[in-house]
Amino acid sequence: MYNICVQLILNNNSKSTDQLYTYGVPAELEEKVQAGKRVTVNFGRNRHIIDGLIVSVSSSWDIPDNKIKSIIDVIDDMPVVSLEMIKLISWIRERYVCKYSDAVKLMIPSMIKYEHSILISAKEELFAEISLSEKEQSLFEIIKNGSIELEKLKKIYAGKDIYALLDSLKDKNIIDMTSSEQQSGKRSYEKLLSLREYKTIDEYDINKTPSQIKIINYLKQNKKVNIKKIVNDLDVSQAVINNLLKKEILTQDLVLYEEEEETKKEEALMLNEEQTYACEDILNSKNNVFLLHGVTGSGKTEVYMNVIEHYRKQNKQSIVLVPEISLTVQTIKRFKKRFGNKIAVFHSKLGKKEKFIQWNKVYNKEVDVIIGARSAIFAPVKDLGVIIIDEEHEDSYVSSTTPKYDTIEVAIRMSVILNAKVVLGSATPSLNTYSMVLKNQVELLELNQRAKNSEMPDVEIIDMSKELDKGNNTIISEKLYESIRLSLGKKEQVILFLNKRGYSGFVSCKKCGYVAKCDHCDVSMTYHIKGNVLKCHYCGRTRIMTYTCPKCGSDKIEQFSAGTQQVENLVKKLFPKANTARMDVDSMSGKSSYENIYNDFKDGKIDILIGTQMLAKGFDFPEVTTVGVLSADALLNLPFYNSSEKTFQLITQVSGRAGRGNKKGKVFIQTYEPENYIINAAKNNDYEMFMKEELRLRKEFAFPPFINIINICVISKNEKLAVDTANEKYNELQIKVKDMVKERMVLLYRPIPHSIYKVNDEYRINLFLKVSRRSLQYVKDIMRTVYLDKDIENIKISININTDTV
DNA sequence: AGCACGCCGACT
DNA sequence: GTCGGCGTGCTC
Repeated sequence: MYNICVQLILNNNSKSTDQLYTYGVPAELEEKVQAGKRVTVNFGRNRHIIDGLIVSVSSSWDIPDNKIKSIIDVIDDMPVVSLEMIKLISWIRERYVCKYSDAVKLMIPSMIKYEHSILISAKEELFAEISLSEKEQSLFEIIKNGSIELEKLKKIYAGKDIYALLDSLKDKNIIDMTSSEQQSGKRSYEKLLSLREYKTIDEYDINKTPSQIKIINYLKQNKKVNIKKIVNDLDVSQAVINNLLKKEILTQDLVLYEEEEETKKEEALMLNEEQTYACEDILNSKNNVFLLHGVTGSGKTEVYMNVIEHYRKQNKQSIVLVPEISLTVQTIKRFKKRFGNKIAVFHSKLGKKEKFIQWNKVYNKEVDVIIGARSAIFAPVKDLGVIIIDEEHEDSYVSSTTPKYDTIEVAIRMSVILNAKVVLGSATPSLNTYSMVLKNQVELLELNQRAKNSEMPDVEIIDMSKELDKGNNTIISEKLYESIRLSLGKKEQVILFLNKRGYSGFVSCKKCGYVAKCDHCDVSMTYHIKGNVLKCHYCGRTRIMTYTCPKCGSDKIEQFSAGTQQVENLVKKLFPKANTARMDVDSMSGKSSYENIYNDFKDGKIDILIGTQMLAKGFDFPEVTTVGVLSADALLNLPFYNSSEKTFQLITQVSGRAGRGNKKGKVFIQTYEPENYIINAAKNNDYEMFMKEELRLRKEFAFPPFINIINICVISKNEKLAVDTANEKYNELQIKVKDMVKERMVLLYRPIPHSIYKVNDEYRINLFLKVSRRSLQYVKDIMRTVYLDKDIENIKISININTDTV
């Protein structure tokens, strides 16, 4: 009946349709079908119209002809996914135990995803001669008046049987159904504001409110400014600007976003011996994957840029991945200076439309370099030279949404499929990556010299238990205090670190032990001076601070220990003359706040900067000479198997902030465990020692990279349902892996409540398995049958392989 | 996801 | 008999 068929992945979110479906191609569409294009089809008994991605086109198939339906139309003129990426889709589905559709979503920007519609039109022929049923006739009456979109038709024609009717009308050859893509391809513009006339303030015929004056003065200094930037920088409302526009004091120009000012090109720096060697090796080695292990400031970026340049000359594109947090204007500028505007940038904050513009730039090969956070690895590159993953040890390279892919694994897979190179860069490589070096799967390249010959800072460990003996019960030790004082005296700068925001800072009653917890998330809430509220860090809900204990009624309720706000208050008290600023997620309200604080710090307007992990990256300033890690223990004692690794990485990163210029820096690590080997390894910047010891422990206690940890989380708003389902599935799983448990290839733990049991009113039950590398594939197949068999109402299941959060 | 099918108990 | 509620299974 058909000459050719297509195999499709349907765009349908159901577990039970997670397979390839074969559809017939009518003769008139044979020319148009191609793997990687999307098509619209009827699906199911109700002939629902959905779209699907063509995985392959073939002239033979194993489904009986009478079961095969025809595709309706081909959506795309050009494939949206390449053949190689189709291979990757299957690989991701297997590797991360997810659905085809989950993997497809990574590759296709949402912008072009749902922006097509079905257009229904009547054929011009003599339809009057064909006999129609009453219902068919009534539907046809609507269509006859001109072509109409399916969505609109559905609204007008309320009947349920619309699909069946359309189908039979189509069979009788009196209507046409085509899908039209509506890539609302409007380019986005930015509004640039400028003053119409330059006059003194008095000459303007306005009321001269403070906001108005601010804006006018600002625009006198900066000629044309983006409207959003003004709102952000000056903290004025858009209403003021609109008013000034109406009074014709300001004018606005609409400029295409892409017309950015041409950045001056900067020529490549001379590479030192190590850097030159690294570059040449990456380009000439028969290996495909490299670990560039270099201390902070050893010039890894120069190596990246040289490699990219090389591939650019071969007309190949390169992908540069950075952790979201360091995807700042500085990073982008640095690359722009080298590669001009032939760069596409993928942010997580990019709007749909903007993302689509970037996607198109890559697709049309208008750019040579793609910079972005982890998802940029799926950019539609045409000819890939190299994937660079900077700070490869960062957590943000593991996706937190399904599929929970590990960007490094995906990159390595892509290097095989596309024959591209992968360069992983870090000062503190993850143990996972390093173990691949030890197994000769990754080639190691070391950069040991600090590029500008600046010295490594002195690191001192401070025993905080001795501080208490000395009568100092604050979170700042005497030595740190003294160093801050000296640095300030020399007009140098200070950075103080506290771990996770509000790690401490919860509110509790000293009399009965009551702790203020979020009603929706089962975590303690933290006190925020601004607004005098308690805030939950998981769902963001707030509650007014109470001064009497809701449980026992006493007034002994107060906040516990120190959050960044409290440290800020303490520092302000200790150093009243210094300018102090705080940087954490809570103080970062506006989009450009990070930018503002960064610039103020760079310009020396801030003396002491207090913050969280955020500060560990990118804050490379020559005037920083004192760095304090206020409580190293809080991190070390988090209940994750990789807490040691994370602590080592953080302390090393933080220490790297000091002494970036000519002046020698001092770093203070405050801890109650001064003998701890992690802290000492970090102090001595001894990666080897840390790595060997940590790998030994991981092996002994059976943790990754020696085995795989699989984490399955059953989530539901209905607590009982979550518990019951988790137990049921556990029993099922237990039977299926019984033999493997006996052979000690699998360790199966009982389901336990997640360490944060409830988030956003959803209850979460965790289940862990430790699986030997050899049996991973087998166990994954079992998990698919147990957990991805079919959907269960009101239950979400999240599967995570090699999770960090045990 | 969305729906038909069919099994079972309840009721005109 | 037959209506409808819900569990099961299928959709190329």
